[in-house]
Amino acid sequence: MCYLKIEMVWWGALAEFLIRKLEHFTSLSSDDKQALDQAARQRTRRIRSRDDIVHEGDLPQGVNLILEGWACRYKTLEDGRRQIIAYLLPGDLCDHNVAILREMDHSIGTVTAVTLAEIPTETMRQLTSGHARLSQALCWESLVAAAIQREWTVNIGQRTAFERLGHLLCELYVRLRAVGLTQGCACELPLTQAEIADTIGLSVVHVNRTLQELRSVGLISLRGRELTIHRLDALQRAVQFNPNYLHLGREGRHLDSNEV
Amino acid sequence: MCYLKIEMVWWGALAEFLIRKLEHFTSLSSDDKQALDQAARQRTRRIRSRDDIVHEGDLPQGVNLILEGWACRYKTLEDGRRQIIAYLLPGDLCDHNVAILREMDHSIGTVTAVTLAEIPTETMRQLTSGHARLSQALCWESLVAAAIQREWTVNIGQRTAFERLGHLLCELYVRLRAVGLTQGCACELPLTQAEIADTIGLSVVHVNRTLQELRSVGLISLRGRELTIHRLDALQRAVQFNPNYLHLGREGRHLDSNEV
DNA sequence: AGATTGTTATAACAAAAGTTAGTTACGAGG
DNA sequence: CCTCGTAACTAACTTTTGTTATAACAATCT
Repeated sequence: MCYLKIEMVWWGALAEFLIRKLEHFTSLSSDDKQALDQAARQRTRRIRSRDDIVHEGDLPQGVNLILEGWACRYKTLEDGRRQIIAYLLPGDLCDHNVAILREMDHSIGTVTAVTLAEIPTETMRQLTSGHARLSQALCWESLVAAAIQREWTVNIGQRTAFERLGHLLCELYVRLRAVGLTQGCACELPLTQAEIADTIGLSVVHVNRTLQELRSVGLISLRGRELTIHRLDALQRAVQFNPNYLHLGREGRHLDSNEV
Repeated sequence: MCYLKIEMVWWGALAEFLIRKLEHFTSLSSDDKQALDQAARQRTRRIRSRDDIVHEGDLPQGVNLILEGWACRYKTLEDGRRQIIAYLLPGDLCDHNVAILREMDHSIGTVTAVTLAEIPTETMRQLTSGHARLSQALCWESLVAAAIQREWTVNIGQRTAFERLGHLLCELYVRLRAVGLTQGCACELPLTQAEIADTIGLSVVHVNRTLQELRSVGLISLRGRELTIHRLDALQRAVQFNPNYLHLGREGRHLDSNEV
C-alpha cells in the first residue's frame, strides 16, 4: 500500500516514460526519480508533426528527452533516398554525450507532434555524478540504443521483407509496452507506409504487399494508426524476433498502462 | 626536432594505433599516452584466425583493445544466416561499459589472427577519471563507433550493390589510413567474398559480380589480400561516400605509414 | 462544397539479386 | 611434386523486389 502510494506521487512525472524504462534495468530511488524529473522540467519544447528537431551539419547541443510523440533519426543521400536509422519513442534519450562532436552526421525529425525536454549538458553531468544508480541506468539506456542499431543492421541485411517488417513491428510493440504505451495487444503506429519503407530498405509498394501478407496470415491488424498483434509469440517465431537485444531483464513481462 | 623526438618515444607503444586514432580528435599529453599504454600492457592475448573472442550469451567482460589484426562483431540467426555488424581494426576498442549488461547479445570473432589487450573495468575507470582529455577522446571513440553503425544501416538499407560494396571499401581504407595502416592507395583486405557478402547483405555470387564491376570500371584492384583504390575521390563520388560520419576532423588528411 | 494533396491499394512489367551447380585457381601440407 | 580444401569465378535460371501507372479513399484547405 505504502509502495503504491509512493508510485502515485510519480504518476504524471514529466520523465515518467524514461523512469519506467530505466526501471526495467534497476530500481531507482525516489531521489533519483525526482532529480530526473527536475532535469526534464527545466526546458520543454513542442514540435509539430513531420518537422526537424536537429539537422545534419548542426552543432550538437545538449541531451533531448522525448516526453511524448514519435521522432526518428534519419539520413538523406544526395539523390533524395532517405534511410530512417532509429525511432525515438517516449522515454528515449537522444544524443547523450554527442556535444563532443563538431557536427551532427544525421538529422532528427518528428513523426507525430513531439514534446521534448532539453536537458543541458551541465545538468546531465550533475545527474550522473551525483546519482550512481541513475548514472548506470542511463549508461544502460545508451547501450540498449546501440544494441537496437546493431539489430537493425541484421534485420535489413539478412531478413526477408516479411521478416523485416514483422521484426520492426515486434520491436516497436515491445518497446512501447516497456513504457506502458500498449493497450492489450494493440498499440499506436503513426507511420506511413513510405516511412516504413525508408526504415526497412524496401519500396512503398513492397511494404504494402508485405503488410497484406502479414494481415492475410492473421498475424496483425492495422487500421488507421492502430496496430494489433494478434499473437505476439506466433509473430516472434515467424520473423525470428528475439527480444534479448533490448535487455529488458524480465523479457515477456506484461506492463500495460491499464494494469499498473 | 624535439617534437619528433617525443613522438619517437611512442613509436612501438602497444596502444600505438589507438593513440594515433584518438589524436585525430584531440592531442594527448605524454602522460595520457603513457597511461593508455600501461593499461594495454596489463594483459594481452593472441587469438588465431577465424576464432571467437566472445560469444553471444556470454557474461560481458572488461574492455578489449585490438592491437593487431582484424576482428568483427556478428550475429547468427537460427537458420544459419549471419550478419557481420562491425569490423574491429587495430586501435579499435570494444565494449566500453558493456559490463553493465547481463549478457552479450552478439558475438565477436577474428578475421585474421588477432592480438588484443584486455583492459580491466577498474583500470578503465581509473584512466577516465584521472585523465579528462583522454576520457573525452575515448568518449569520441565510442560516438564514432555508433556513427559507423548508423552509416551501415544507411548503406545496407538504401544503396545499390555497387554502392554498398564501394562504400564499405572506402570506409575500411579511410579507417586504416587513420591509424597509418595504408601504403599509398593500397591496404590489406583480409576478407573472403563470403565475409563481404555477410557484411553488406548480398549473396557471395553477387558480391563477386559487383567486385568484377568495380574492377572493370578501373576504380579498384584486388589481388590476394591487397586492395588498391586507384582514385579514392572518384570512388567516393561513385558510391556517395561522405566520410563526415567518421569525425576525423581533418577529413581528406593523408597519413601514410611511410609519411609520418 | 469543391479542390488539393497525401495515403493506401493494385496491376503489369522491369530490374536486381538469389540459387544452384558447376569449374577454375590457389595455397597448405604431406 | 601432388593432393586436398578453400576461395574465386562463371553461367543458367528463379525469385524477389523495384518501377510506373492508376484508382480509391481520406484528410485538409479554401
